[in-house]
Amino acid sequence: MEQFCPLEYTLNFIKSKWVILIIRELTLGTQRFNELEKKIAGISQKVLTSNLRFLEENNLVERKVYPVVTPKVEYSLTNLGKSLQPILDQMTEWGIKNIKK
Amino acid sequence: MEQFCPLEYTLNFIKSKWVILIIRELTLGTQRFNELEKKIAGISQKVLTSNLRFLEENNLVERKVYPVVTPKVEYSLTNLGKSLQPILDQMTEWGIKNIKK
DNA sequence: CAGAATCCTTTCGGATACTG
DNA sequence: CAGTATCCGAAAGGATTCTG
Repeated sequence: MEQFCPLEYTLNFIKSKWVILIIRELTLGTQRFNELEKKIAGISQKVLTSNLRFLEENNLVERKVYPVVTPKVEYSLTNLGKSLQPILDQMTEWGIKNIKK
Repeated sequence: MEQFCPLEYTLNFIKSKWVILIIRELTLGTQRFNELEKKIAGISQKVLTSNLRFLEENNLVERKVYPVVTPKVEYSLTNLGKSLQPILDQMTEWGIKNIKK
């Protein structure tokens, strides 16, 4: 990912609707793949997977695989991932204030 | 634009790299189409136009046409547009802090 | 359960040419 | 100067099927 300025750099991590919904969901705590899929309305398995990979690659999310019979994989925010929350909060606040209709 | 929650609503306005660069440029003050085109490195005329239209439609930017011989059009942020600045500032701050290499 | 693989549509933006 | 019009390629994401 080539970035040109800090603003663009940050945007690259939060420009996707699904990414921010995943991050927001994970601020509630560690969750399994399955839980995320159920809670994030409308997300497909493929999109969830690829976005989680992206977040993992960029150290925003940690993936923990449990070597048990039925697969169990847990996702949680890293400290870096958690540090995005003020931005999401501010975006939410702006949205509440300015949403029309 | 159908939105589902405030977070997504806000994201719709800032998810584009070009949109945030335009807004940031306009925080410096009213500017002409031509100036924006020169200052925002790499933006094409088409993209600049369409993004300005988008911003205008959503009341984030005001377009002022002067009826003179050589066309003169000025763009400026509305109060709503200006109200996005804290979010962009926070994104910039996060980028400065976490940008790698 | 947690995915991988494949196919397909939509959207964004780059390139280029033209105009009142 | 400030656009419009057209063509085109890349990338995101939806739907579906299959698997260790």
